[in-house]
Amino acid sequence: MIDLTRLVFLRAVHRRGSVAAAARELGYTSSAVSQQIGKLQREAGVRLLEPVGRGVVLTDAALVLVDAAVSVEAARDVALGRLEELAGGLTGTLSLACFPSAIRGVAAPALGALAKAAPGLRVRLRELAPELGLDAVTSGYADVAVVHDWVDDRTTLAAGLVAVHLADDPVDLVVPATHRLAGRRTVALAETVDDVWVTDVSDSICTRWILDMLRAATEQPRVDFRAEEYASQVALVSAGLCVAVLPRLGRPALPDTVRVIPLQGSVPTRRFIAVHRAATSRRPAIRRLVEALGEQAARAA
Amino acid sequence: MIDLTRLVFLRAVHRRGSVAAAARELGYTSSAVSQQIGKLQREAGVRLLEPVGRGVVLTDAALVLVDAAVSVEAARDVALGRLEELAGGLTGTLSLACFPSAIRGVAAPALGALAKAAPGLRVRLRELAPELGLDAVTSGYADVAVVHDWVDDRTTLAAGLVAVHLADDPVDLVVPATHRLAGRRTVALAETVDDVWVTDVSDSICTRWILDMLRAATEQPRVDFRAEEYASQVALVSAGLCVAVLPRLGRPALPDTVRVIPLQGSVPTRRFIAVHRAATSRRPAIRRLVEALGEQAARAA
DNA sequence: CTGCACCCGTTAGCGTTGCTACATGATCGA
DNA sequence: TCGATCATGTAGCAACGCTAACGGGTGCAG
Repeated sequence: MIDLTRLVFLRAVHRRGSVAAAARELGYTSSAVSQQIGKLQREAGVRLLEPVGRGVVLTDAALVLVDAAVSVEAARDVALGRLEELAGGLTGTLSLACFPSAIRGVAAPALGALAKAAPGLRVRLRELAPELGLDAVTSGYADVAVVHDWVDDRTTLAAGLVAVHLADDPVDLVVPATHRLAGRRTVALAETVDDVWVTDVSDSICTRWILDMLRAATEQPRVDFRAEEYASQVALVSAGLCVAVLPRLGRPALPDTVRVIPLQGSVPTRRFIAVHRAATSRRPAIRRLVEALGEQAARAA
Repeated sequence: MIDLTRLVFLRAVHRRGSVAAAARELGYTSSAVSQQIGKLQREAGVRLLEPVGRGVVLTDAALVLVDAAVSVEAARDVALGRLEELAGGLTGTLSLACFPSAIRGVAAPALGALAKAAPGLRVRLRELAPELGLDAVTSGYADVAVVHDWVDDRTTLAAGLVAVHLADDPVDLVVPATHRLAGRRTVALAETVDDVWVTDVSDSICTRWILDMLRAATEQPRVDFRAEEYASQVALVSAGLCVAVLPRLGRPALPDTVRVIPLQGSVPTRRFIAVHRAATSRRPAIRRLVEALGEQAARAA
């Protein structure tokens, strides 16, 4: 008979593509994963992993077992949901994955309110970049992830995941207090094409959007600074070196050496999204957590 | 997180109605079952068993988990089936439950033929009364059960089980070689109302049918002998003491001191049935085994 | 009402499982 | 060719899961 608990190992290898990566995800040694899959092979009487190069690929038989693992984990999720419905849904432990600025802007206040409203519900929080957050939910490592994408570049969701829109988060222009536009109530981005810019290093939609805009308006866009962290960008702006755009949600307190000015027209907007597994949709604890995140996001936006 | 392998214990308790009975079914101590369910309770954070009298009943939460167990075991069965399809279906081990006379009349020759045709397929055989055979299949202890009922008293099948009709098995009249009817080709049962009878001890349909027939025809039915085993009945007939009816299939060799005479009209008929779980319907090994049983039954009938 | 049988739960003890650390062989990139 | 990475074996140790034995509770018969 096949031991169903071993299937999580096989599923992890399937997701990650290698025994070592699966072991890292699960928090085990690669030896442990290898041994578990070895036993699974003897139980099933079939080869599950085929060595290819210095990695492995899953055989057709292994994919059958991965399917079974998905069914099994879905059954477990459904059962947990129904158990919580019986218990009233205010107990248990959830795991939340959250990208950095959403912790400040949404998760922290939402969890504070939730802790008062549902004291029996414990929520573990883990900071995780959006892509990793999605993986964490898929793998069951987290129950809910707060991620973001850009309205013009919506990420496609893996099967079995459902998304709940929390809030739209437009960017504002940030200029030094001494800047010529510092006193304005609003500003059109076109007025800034001749300024020096700081953007983030990664090639995000927001950065591409700024570059496209600048290139269309001027032959020599002056993006002299690249810094990933917003605090660094603010420091550069504060020094009077450049201008920047900054998302509104989860923005830290800014020094009075800079001014924040809303932009006119259509501006790059992050979408805050809560993601969880479809099989957990009925869990009251999940619904309550997502609800709390949504309320807080709406209040902050 | 809930350990899914423990659910088989809960499911067994649900089926049997008590911890002790579940332990007997699973081949464990009641202590082991109790401990496993205790851990399940701590994992789920809910009471699963409620003491009632000197037994237990399952709580609503426990029933939720039983549902999950059914889903999980179905997923396992489906996966096994698909694995066998990949492997060609000629490997693995099946467990067959069979009532005594079906072993002689059907299972033994069928397994003999199957062992030649599919040498990679191993079949474990266990003698089990029809009711116990059905339980064994439900619980997963056996994969296939050969059971019987009577055409006028069809057993209703539990959900999740499917039945395949193998053969009809009518009874014949058995008389001493010195009996006045011994030379006949066929006989109507009405001609035997004044004879002394032997029937089995249990209140089977066949026995009831004989008694009803005799009571309708005579005020003093003479059922002087009751013996469960057919060999004992034959011995009594052989001694010239009485007549009997005997199913045709799986009948052992009879001494020449008795004569077998087919009955005219509608006679009590056993239906041989192969039963397996619906989730295993696609397993080639299961199909092959049931097919072999069916062929042999048709040949014997 | 009292002994008795049955059943459920707990505890101590022991064998097995499953993990880590480490070593080995193989493969790919620089 | 060297170093990095990967998969998979082998000792050793902690945790798990089982059995055996005991205690508490319930229902039944005398």
